[in-house]
Amino acid sequence: MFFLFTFVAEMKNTKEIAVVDPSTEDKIKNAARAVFYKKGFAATRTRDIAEEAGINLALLNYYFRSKEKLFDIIMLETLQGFFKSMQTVFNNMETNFEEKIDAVAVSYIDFVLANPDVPLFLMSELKMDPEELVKKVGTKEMLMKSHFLKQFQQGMKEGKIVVMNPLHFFTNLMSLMLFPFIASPMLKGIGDLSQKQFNDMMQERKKLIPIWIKAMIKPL
Amino acid sequence: MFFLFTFVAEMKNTKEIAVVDPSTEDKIKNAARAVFYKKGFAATRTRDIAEEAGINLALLNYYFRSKEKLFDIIMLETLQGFFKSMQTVFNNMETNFEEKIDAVAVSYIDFVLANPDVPLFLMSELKMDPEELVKKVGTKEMLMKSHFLKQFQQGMKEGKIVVMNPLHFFTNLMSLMLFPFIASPMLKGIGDLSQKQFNDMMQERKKLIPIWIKAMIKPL
DNA sequence: GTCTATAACGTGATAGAC
DNA sequence: GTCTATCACGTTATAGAC
Repeated sequence: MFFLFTFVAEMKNTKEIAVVDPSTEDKIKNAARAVFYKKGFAATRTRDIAEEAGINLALLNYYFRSKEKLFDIIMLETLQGFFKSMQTVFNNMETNFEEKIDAVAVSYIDFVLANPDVPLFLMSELKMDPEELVKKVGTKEMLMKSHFLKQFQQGMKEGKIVVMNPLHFFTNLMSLMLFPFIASPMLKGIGDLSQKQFNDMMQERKKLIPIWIKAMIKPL
Repeated sequence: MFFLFTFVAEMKNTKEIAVVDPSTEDKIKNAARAVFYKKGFAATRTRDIAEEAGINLALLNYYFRSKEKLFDIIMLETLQGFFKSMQTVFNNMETNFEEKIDAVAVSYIDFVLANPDVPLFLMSELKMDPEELVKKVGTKEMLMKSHFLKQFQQGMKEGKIVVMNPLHFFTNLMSLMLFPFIASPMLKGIGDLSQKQFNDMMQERKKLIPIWIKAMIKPL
């Protein structure tokens, strides 16, 4: 009876406040996401997060116990979101292999355009702790069992795709999509690009990357 | 007279000690490089560097005034070294365009195999400070005036290379070479690779990347 | 040049009032 | 739940002996 009551109360709380005004807990999480993405774990001060959230420093510890616990939550959610759009595309049973390449370039670059700091953030922080997280999220299983991989292997068997290690192929796909965001300060410096010009370039890549990727795997 | 004396003394010092035993200053710089590369500026403690160098903490400030000054030196040298091997290949007047692609894949991947933490380190730290450094090192000028770029543009004019923005081309080349190192924790997790298996994959890419890059720029 | 000891400061975390 | 005040600690940097 008590359990039921608190459960309903929580539901109500979560739902209503999501529309009207974020709960303190969510304000802290949103602020933490922003600051961690921008500066990384080590360079982030809990005071930065509190200020960004518009709350008192003590509340951060009240809700999340420690900077590290808060970070772990952000990290896990980020990693899950990082592969979510890809997973959807890769397991769509209605599309063929080439359509999946077209689709992933669009949906994934759109995701990163909306979260441009996430790739570098993830790569930096994954290097720190022995990659328990990568396993926890189960990216490996997602990819190994994906419809996309089956179609890739089928294509190689039929001679429509040049024989190659799927890990090279996946690496190439990720490289062309993500590296520009990771290296954006360098690329902007080299190409004298404004933020808008950089974004326009990434829009172009939504069309170009599928063309390049298909050329790379063409037999002969 | 005094100047001459100190100059000669320094030369001797530098030369002899380089063979026998590094000077204290070099010991600190080498240690700083290693620790900064591994952990980044914010997570690095001057104590880590002192310990790694096998010297006393106070000596670090005696030689370099501050953690930040030491970092700036390492950063500048790293950025210069990062483009050095590329510059040599790109301005070799004896090789044609395709030979340059073959050569850069080998020499650049060899460089990164010897310095696997450098790409992620550079990208992370370049994001922090407004990219004065990128301009200072003059990468833009190096690339714009390179023989490699001229050959690329000539190839497009002659219809041997599909028409495309050189910045896309350069981005693709860097992506395929560097991203695997930046994402190595993720890739090792996904592919269940040991360090040796990962390195073997990168060795394969020395041959494969030129093939892929050439396929990407082929007309039609 | 190299060391020990310590100053000066910043940061994560908590106690306790409201 | 939220705040102010403060503690406890780690870190950079320096003073001063050798």
